[in-house]
Amino acid sequence: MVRDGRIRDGAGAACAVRVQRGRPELALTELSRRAGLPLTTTHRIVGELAGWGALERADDGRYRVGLRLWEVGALAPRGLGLRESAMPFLEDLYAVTKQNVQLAVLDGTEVVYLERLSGRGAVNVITRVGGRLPLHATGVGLVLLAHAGPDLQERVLAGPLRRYTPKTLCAPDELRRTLAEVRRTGVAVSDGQIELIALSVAAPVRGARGEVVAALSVVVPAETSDARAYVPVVRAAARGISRVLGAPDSR
Amino acid sequence: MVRDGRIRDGAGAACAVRVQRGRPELALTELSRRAGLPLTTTHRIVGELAGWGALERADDGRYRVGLRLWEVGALAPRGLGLRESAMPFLEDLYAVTKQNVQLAVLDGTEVVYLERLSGRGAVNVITRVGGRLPLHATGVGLVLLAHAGPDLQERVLAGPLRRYTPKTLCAPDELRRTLAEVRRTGVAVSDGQIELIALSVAAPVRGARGEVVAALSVVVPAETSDARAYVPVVRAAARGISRVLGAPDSR
DNA sequence: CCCCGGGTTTCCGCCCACCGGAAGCCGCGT
DNA sequence: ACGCGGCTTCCGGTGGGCGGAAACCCGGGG
Repeated sequence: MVRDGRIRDGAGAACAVRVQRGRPELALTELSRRAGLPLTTTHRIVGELAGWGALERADDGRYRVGLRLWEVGALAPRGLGLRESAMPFLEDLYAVTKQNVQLAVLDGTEVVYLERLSGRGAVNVITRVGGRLPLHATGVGLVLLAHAGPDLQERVLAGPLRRYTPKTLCAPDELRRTLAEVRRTGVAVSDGQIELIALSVAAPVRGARGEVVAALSVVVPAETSDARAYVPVVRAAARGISRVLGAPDSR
Repeated sequence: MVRDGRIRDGAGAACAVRVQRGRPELALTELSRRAGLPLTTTHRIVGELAGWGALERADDGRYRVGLRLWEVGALAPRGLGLRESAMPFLEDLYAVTKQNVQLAVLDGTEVVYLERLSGRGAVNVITRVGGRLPLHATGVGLVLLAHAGPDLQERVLAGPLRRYTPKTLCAPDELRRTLAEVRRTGVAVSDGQIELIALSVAAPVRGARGEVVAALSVVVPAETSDARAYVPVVRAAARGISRVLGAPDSR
């Protein structure tokens, strides 16, 4: 895959091309530069990928991620599969609260957001479907970490813990106490730990064998005084999804 | 890619492995068989893909589509990008109708479903996020076909037109008239053409330069007597999305 | 206990498909 | 006309992927 420190093939190149914010189309030269591959090589690889549909050409000749790739991604059980089961409950939760409703799973040492329903009036937060954030600073992250294996917990607590706001919990012992609290109460409250304007209430979603497979949260404005009032509805929605996942769904 | 009729590489193998209905995890041997590749080769390729996160191993050692792949797919502008812009309008439409709400785009000679909000009470139809259906039999398909280039229209009308139900329109001239009607009225109504129990009302979503980039539909039970009543709301939602896409969204 | 069989993993030498330099093409601005 | 930056085509040398062989792992049955 990687040889003498240089990236040599398609998969590696894909790795190297980091997420594009803003205009999501890239020219060939740009791709070549970012991937660190010769222009000719990039041209060939990109051509093959486009032939298969993994990339598409925009009207101006630039390349963008293709619909085929989206389609294949849609087959991921932990992606759209989970989302599919959870959706009715997310809709209900959104209908009741009219706030941001988020569904996320654990991957490596981060959370990946699977879904986000955000009403017009809700707080505008940085999370994005398909986006990643660290475990220690988000409501869903704390829930997932609290129920993860001790090895992962230690790895996260040992690693560098980025401080997003003055309220971000970064001290390992403080985090340990919080995690114990999350396990005890079954919910996590992250108040301004990622963005000062937002507060999230999160609860675990469990799979068929009772293991935590995802986390659900509602994000409300930080100044909400009765944030605890959201705990029952979030918990109920999470339970609802867990029940659906538990039933092996005859189809 | 393909040499002397045999599939030789990862991309080709991925092509060959068709969508799994039911259990979405496959054993190594199964993959090898489906891809038509030697066991050893499959083992190596799958190992690399898993190392990168494109595949994941389930608890029992089987392989499934990984979260990384889902994540990359989420970057497709015509996938989640479009969906992101459309979501608030889909939610509104769902809130008003409490029926299935669908968003789809054109790819090749088929429609690909990007999103589907389905309430508990709504008709249970076969469409699935990430799924494909032919153009001639669905409401969204008729809308997309009606506004596509004449070359594509001819190709579709010439090709075999599968009959899903007795009501499916398969005669080319009849379809041509329908398409003209869709262009004139700006909406398509597909009554029991894909499943007898369902009727859908669809409208076009336009991009920044007025070109049709997607289609939106509401699916109601076939026995609904006042199906035409849904036309204004669907049209309004489609217009709303078009307006958002037209504004180049300063961010 | 040992053996058997199906699935999985490791090892390694041969060969061909991928790499990437060179050259040609296209379209724009001067 | 000419230069230039970006894209595409061509093709020969070679190193990385291919896949046969063999080892490994594990549950079941004699």
